Amino acid sequence: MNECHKNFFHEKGLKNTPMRDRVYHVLFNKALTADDVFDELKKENLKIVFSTIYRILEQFSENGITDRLFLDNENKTRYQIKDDHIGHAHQLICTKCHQVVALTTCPVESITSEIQSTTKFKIQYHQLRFYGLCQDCQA
Amino acid sequence: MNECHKNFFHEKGLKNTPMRDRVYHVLFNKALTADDVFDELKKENLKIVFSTIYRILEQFSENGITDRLFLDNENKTRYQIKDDHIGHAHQLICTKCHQVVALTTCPVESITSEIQSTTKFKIQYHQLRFYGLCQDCQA
DNA sequence: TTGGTTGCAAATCGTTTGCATCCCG
DNA sequence: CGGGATGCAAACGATTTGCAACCAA
Repeated sequence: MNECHKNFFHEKGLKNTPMRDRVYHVLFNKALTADDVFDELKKENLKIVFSTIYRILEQFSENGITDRLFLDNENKTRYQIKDDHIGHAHQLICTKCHQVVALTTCPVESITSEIQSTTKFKIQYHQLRFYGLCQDCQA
Repeated sequence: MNECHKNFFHEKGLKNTPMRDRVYHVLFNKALTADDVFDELKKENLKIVFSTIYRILEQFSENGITDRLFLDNENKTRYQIKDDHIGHAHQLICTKCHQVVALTTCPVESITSEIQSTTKFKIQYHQLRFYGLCQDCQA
């Protein structure tokens, strides 16, 4: 867990409040819904309401601290800490606990231009997701 | 546009009603939201309500006639006619008009086992999406 | 001090459901 | 005729917003 998020906050003009701090921490390594975040903070006995959670998550997303993620057949938003190095276009998501692992391999770049010329689409970006069970959830 | 959907309907025990027929037709080739479908049917001067649209779209999805699609940063469901041959795990989506093209190439299978052994995840499935502008929307 | 942050309550949006009526088979 | 299909209105769950009190800088 990195501890430099307080700098992120400061850079973005966001005050360093306890709520923001906790929301940031519970999002580490997992793609959580607002509801999940609420439950996590409740476990820590924090007084928190949904509007605050949603506002924090929206600010995070606006400021590039988190990404929004919509999984198929789940009509609610998941949020995850953004990995600047990979941009989370390629990820491995546990279908049970929603742990997210960023992937470094991209077997896709190579066929992009081929698809472009075949389909006449002007490709802007792509997204590759693997879904499966993480080691813990296989048990 | 194929015209054999009336057989689909019959096979699935769905009655062949005008509403169902029109919903099926407006979904051709595009991933639309319930709202989009509503607008399209309104253009045809049909009397239609959202509950009917949602019920039809749900039946379509239950019966494998359509797939549900959730795009990131868009918190509503899109529906598209399912392409049985490819299962729509690999698609090309126009970010403007939401036309969807199924892809036949899959450069991903080959690295699945590698990812599996590196990450210890048991991979269940993957999803590959290219986003861009279709030829018409580039103008 | 002061503008950003939070709690609270109400509003909004996408979607679902109950019920009476309608119509395909 | 009978059961599925539709319209209408109300309910629902996720998310957003207005407003007053609050607190980090």
